[in-house]
Amino acid sequence: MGIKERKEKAKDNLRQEIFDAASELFAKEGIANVSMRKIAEKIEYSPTTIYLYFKDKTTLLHQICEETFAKLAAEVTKIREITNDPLEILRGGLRAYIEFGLKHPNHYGVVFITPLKSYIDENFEYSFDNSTGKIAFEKLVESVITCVETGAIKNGDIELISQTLWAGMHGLTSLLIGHTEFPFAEKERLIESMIDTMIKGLQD
Amino acid sequence: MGIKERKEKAKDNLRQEIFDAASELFAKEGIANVSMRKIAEKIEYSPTTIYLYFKDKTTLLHQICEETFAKLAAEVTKIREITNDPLEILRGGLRAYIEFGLKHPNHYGVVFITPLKSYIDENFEYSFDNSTGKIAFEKLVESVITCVETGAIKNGDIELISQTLWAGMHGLTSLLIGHTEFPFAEKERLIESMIDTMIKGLQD
DNA sequence: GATTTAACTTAACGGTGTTAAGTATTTTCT
DNA sequence: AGAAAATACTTAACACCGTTAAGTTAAATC
Repeated sequence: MGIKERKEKAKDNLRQEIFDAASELFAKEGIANVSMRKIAEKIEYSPTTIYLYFKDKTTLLHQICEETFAKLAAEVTKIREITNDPLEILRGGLRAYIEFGLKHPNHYGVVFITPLKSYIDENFEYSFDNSTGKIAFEKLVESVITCVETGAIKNGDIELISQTLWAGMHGLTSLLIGHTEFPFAEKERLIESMIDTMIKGLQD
Repeated sequence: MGIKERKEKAKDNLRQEIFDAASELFAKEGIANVSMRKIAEKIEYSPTTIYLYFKDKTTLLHQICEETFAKLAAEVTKIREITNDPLEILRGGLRAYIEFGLKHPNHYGVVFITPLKSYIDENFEYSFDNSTGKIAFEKLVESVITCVETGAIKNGDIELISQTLWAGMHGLTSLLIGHTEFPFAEKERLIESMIDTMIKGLQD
């Protein structure tokens, strides 16, 4: 079945072409300035061809973001190669999360900011459960568990603590991405302040 | 000039009608499901009539939100009538902020979540300086100042502290609004956790 | 009574995501 | 080899969108 395989690979190639073109446009122009027609133009196929490979625009965008978030999960665990201190690992992960968002604002936006339920197609079922975003969140949970076990942060409901931490990081990230009109303090200081405040607040 | 005044009032009436219709639709259906044509249909005028009273859709939506945020500024200061304790006032304000967002998710979304620069018309200049959102933020700053002065929270850069607090509250609010698919802990506990964690983190 | 002004509408432009139907081209089967 | 079927893609269209230019009707002014 060598032929059939080659065929399927060729089919995958166009799929990948669409994916890459959309990803590039999307990261460069932002979701609002990317249309199916523009993607099609870039790859020099008709717009409807995209629908042979992706169900709709929302699905395409989310798949692009999923890929990017697999990288997030990798980033937030990188710190483990450098240190074994649970608190340092937690701090590093939180920082990596924010910096990732700032580095990929459009991708971050689609997965973590946009899904105001009312903004997206109501038929679109976005399941956090199967998302790479959840994997990244689980890395955070792991980190929190270790910190609690070693006494680096005080005992408490792991899920609650993790969600609180996430919310804090997300808040800063999304404000820095979305509200360039606000006279925020210097980025680095804000990140520092957020992480320090929350971790201190979670200690005895 | 009584006649002219009555005329202008009549003109204002239609403006108000548009405003109210849009506001209701918007709060009920969310920004994605409100079009100029739908607003027009509701008030039984042609779509273009709206443009005689509002520059464009973005402007209309933001004016609706501005109005709502004037109410936010009022809400976050209400607590001052009940207590004089600086920390209680701060806590109450933070809580009021979150609860306000949860109560008006679509309005909150447009002002604080949507403005991912790439999502809105790039010609639209949204100035935080002249917004009621800023007024609400200033209430927070005032609250922080009093807390620092009375030693309820530790000394530090007022702006930095305020922005950190805001980011934390915004993070929780926007996640709770936008990510109904995520298995969050019970709302009340999360709010409590967020406020407690951040305030504790800001104390000596 | 003619002219100007005001309030509103019709028609249209250029865009969007998406679907149904059509067209070649290639593969499969008899 | 030739008919049938599947594949890969395109054309044309639908139903929407925000917005603008031009047109209409009625009231106000002179």
